[in-house]
Amino acid sequence: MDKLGIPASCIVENKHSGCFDALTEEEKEILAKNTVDIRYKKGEGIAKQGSFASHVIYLTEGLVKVYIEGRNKDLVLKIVPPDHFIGLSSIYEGNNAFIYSAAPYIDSEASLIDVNVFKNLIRRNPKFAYEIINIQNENAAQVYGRFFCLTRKQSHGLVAELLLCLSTRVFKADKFCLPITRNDLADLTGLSIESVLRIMKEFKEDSLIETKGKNIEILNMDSLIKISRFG
Amino acid sequence: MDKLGIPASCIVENKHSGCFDALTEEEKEILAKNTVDIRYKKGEGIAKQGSFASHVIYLTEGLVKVYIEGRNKDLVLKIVPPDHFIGLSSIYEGNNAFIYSAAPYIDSEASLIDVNVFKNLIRRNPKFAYEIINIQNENAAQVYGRFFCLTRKQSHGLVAELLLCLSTRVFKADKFCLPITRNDLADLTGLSIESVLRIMKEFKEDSLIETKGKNIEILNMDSLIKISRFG
DNA sequence: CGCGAGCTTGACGTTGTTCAACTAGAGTGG
DNA sequence: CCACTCTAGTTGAACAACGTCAAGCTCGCG
Repeated sequence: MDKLGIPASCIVENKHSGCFDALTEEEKEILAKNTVDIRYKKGEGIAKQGSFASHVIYLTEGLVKVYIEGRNKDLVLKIVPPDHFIGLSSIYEGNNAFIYSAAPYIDSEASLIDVNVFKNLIRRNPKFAYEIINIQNENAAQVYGRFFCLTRKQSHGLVAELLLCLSTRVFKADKFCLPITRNDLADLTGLSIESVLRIMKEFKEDSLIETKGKNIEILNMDSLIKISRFG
Repeated sequence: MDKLGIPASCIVENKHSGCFDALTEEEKEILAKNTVDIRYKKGEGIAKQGSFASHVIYLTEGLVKVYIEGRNKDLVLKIVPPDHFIGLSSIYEGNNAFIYSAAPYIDSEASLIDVNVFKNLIRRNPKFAYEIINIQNENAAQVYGRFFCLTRKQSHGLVAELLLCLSTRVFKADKFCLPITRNDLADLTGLSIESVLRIMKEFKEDSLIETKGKNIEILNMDSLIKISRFG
């Protein structure tokens, strides 16, 4: 949500790393002993919807999409940047399976923490548990915002918002080179590839953006913000 | 999610009341002392998006919708039955405001628990915190499922699913009398009133359901399940 | 009996998807 | 170095789905 309480469709920046400060030195050691770091290449899966969730996943490097697989088209729940949990839902007692899939957009690195060790840390350290609850709440707020956008905004607003999000939150530059395909872009907006392209073409014609292959430059941020808000 | 891992758009039945078992007698007393029970009439607001969230809300009676308010149309995040939390997001540190609104469909009763007392209970009783984490996870899974449905299913599937949900989960009967308007029905599916009505008319013509005013009867549950799955 | 809110239906317009064709660039083997 | 192919990107046209508008209907209530 921005200052006006208008939901945003994209990721938030708060890092999750702070929650580990609530752990004692001893607990940190337990955690470290039961953690493995894994590198993932683009195209590999990090988590697979329906499979046994034996670990809590914490992304240390890269960029990951978390999505629900459908018969035809996937639904991207969120983009996850470094220093964020991916698979906190693993600790849900009622269901030992991942409720979503996760895959890296670019080469990424993640820490896999044994789920039972993680659960025990929660059960013995209420401050840590409290931090986790906060992270879950933040996460919920974020997904609710995205839920709202994807169901209530029209295509122009969605595309404008995605471009803004990529610029201000993910790459933090007016000009950036996309590490993802147009197909991924379409997935992120919930639209078809063709619709996204058509709208980007219009934006180009109106001099709001400039694109050359994978390179995108935001020329008129104010107009894009207006479109994203009222589109 | 059902057994096949296919997301459902509607509420789950697990009650949240179990989490209070994790409290000691003393803690239960603290909780009771800092709780007030309030009755809400249809039309009154229980929580208002953006307003200060001073309480955690626990629904004891009735039926409530939790929704995000938009410029034109609201987005219903979930239907909440009795013995469920409504405003767990109140405990989110980063934001002392409700991120959604809540309003009763029918006359309802809720316990309002002081948010600071609730936070303290979490911080001193890790088992309780653990239960809360589980509830949040369950809630997330549920909203993700609804998110998926509303963005990926077509109108027929949505209406079929809503009817099934009302029948099997809310009213637990093949034949029930709706306490809500057609407008509310449309809101729940994310469609326009007219679209919902048109589809219900088709279902009637195909003898899948029978309607008379507010009374609805499911005649062919199997076909509705098929439609909800593939529509 | 008449009024009004909610319900119902049809006609029409908009939005976004699907299909199909075409283009550009990257990798491959001759 | 040049076809050849494969994939991603791009564009236009036809189409389907859904929303909007407008009109009429029904039922409860004064």
